[in-house]
Amino acid sequence: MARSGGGGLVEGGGGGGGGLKKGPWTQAEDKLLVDHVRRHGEGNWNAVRRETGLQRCGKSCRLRWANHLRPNLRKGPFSPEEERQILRLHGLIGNKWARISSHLPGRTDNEIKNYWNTRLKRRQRAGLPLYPPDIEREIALLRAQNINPFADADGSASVSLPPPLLYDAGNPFALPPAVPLPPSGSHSPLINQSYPLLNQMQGMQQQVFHLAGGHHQSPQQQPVFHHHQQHDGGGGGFVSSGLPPLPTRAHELPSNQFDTSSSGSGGLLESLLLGDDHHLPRQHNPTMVKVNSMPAFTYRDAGSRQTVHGGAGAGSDSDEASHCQPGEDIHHSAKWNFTFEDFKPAKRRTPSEAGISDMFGVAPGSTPGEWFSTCGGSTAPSPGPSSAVTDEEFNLEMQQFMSLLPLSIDEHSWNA
DNA sequence: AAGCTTACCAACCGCTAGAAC
DNA sequence: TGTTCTAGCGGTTGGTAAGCT
Repeated sequence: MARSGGGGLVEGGGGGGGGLKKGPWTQAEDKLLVDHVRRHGEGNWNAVRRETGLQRCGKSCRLRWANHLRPNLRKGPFSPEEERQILRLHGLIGNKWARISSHLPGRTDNEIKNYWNTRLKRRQRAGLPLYPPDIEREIALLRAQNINPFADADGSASVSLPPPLLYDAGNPFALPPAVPLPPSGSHSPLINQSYPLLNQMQGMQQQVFHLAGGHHQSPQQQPVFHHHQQHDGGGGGFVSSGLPPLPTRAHELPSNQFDTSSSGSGGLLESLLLGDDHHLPRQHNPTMVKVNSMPAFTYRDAGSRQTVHGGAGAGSDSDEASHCQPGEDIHHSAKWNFTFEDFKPAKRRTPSEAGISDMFGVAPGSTPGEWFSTCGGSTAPSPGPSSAVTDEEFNLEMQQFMSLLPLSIDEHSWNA
């Protein structure tokens, strides 16, 4: 691929180029593009060239804007929590980078893709599993039931589910107000009628328990996948560390071209895999099985050997943890040594980054903020997707499901 | 210090889906 | 209904800085 070394490369025609410049963007080009978007809003990218004289194709403009010039971008290294979310979502939906990025505000699909590819390469070379055990368990549960979390039971249409769960811009880990709990041990008829997914998950729970012996099992007896050998799942680049390939559905999940403003994006299970506590009650319910939305996790930076704690359940105690030695997994012959290795600060920034920041007065790494409104508010911040499902109802559903998930021994060893 | 390797990341390409005509 | 245009996605490439020998 021919690329300019900085002086700029001009595409000599061919695929409709017509003297279009390629290669790295200059600050002047960025400013032209930013000014254009300020005036006209996003979209109509091919008009940028006509109206600004910018010698870039619309495609390139869109990409530059999306990946670098948007003011609410979040730059810098991924936080442990972000990494965790990437793992969960990738484990669930594979290389759907745009989909994954929709759950990481301020992060671009390109960024996540680059991160994953780097990680993938590194771990494959090292012969290490890609996912932590608890995430593998979650994925295994879904696969055991062949659940498509984005489709109805008949697989024909999307389930109306709550919107994707976003960070609070000010406090990414803030919890929403607590919600009342349902009567213990009861499943609201409303839920069972209104939430086909919950019904699916209840069925899943039954099968899991059946596999485990028909009743709640000790962690040692719970079904998990046993081999964590590196292999390529072979399904569209989806690589699993040891799970069987996701069964192919007659209807493939839609690509990432879904309407994020509708209630259909982001499903309940997707939220679950995000380890999202936003829809879990904070009140203590003694009747519930002691399972956090996600287990606390502990990992070490391979370089610094510094232990980091995180996850929705960070800080939670785990009595069983002491039963396992750190790094030991009863279900696996090999010792776990799964670390977020090479978690390093960004080593460099693009030369134009300072300039970009100056354009908006926003420092890279700042939390996502509101974008300016343009052109009659076409790009004004959305008030957020609406859903026929209320938060309270969703809370109940989440709560019901989480109470059904058995706690795997993997988590104990992982947390240890 | 120089050369090599690795990791990171910006940007391009091909393809697809939906909208507009 | 068929064609064209536009936007967006995922895969890939290649430049560059950092680390290593």
